[in-house]
Amino acid sequence: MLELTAILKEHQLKVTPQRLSIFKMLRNTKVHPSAETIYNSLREEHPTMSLATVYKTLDSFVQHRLIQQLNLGEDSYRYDANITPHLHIQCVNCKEVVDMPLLTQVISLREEVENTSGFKLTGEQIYFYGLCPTCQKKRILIKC
Amino acid sequence: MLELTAILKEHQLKVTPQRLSIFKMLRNTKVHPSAETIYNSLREEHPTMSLATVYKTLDSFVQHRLIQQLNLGEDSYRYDANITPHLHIQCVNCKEVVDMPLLTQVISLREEVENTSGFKLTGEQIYFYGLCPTCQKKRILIKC
DNA sequence: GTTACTGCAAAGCCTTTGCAGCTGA
DNA sequence: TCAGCTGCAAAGGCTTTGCAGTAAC
Repeated sequence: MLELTAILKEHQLKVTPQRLSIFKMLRNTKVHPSAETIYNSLREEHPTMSLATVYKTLDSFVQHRLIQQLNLGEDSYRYDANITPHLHIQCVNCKEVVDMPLLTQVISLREEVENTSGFKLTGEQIYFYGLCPTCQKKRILIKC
Repeated sequence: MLELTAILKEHQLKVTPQRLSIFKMLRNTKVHPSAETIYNSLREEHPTMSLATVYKTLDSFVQHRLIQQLNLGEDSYRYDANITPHLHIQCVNCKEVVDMPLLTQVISLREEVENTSGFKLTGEQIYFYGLCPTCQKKRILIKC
């Protein structure tokens, strides 16, 4: 908790209860929530907090590289406090998103992309889609 | 041109002038345009065509796997008639998007992700971001 | 003749913005 | 104190929807 405060201060961000709650919530979850989900899960703790504050806070955190924004092709963004290099896998059925560390293949892929394209790379977003183990057990048919 | 008609018919899609134009335009460009861009570039040819028709057509094509929708983290989607497996690289400065065939590293990455995660994978989206050769020559500073 | 598509307008939805008031440092 | 944050409401921007008319087959 104190650690979170220190991180925000390091980035010259004012430490407000709302920000701390959002930051703490994101660092303690693995579900990669949307702004709406974060807002709803914190309504009990902060009944007067507005959705706009959640958006502004998330945007501020993204700017300061404290969290990252995920674009999974859904209606809304998701947010992830894991900022170590990693890729995401989403279940096409239950929509769960799991992390996976960037494997050695990604490092060499990145190098080859850089060499072949001539781009000077600064980042990447890698998303895999499929059926998670749980949904496989439920024998759910993949529609596509 | 006849080929395009045949492809649409194969998919039980009615062949209308609007659809043919959109399909043709997408298959003859490398810029990965947005719906708005497609709409504007076809206004001269189809002055009465509405943006809603463009969206409906694109959605229909995506459903039938004739094109793919790209999510680059911009305000709007982009569309790509190249449906062979490939990854995308976007210039963080000029926003240009280029294709690159899926390299061998991706195949082995995919296998390892499948084995490690237990997911049964059905697809992936891989985006790299960086500075394209042209913008590098312009000595543009990367802000992030 | 059916079925499906087009075009227009309106609505939907996520996200951003403006601004007054408040609060953390 | 005072820059910066919060909260409310409204606006913005992309995309979807409803529906009547029209075109493809």
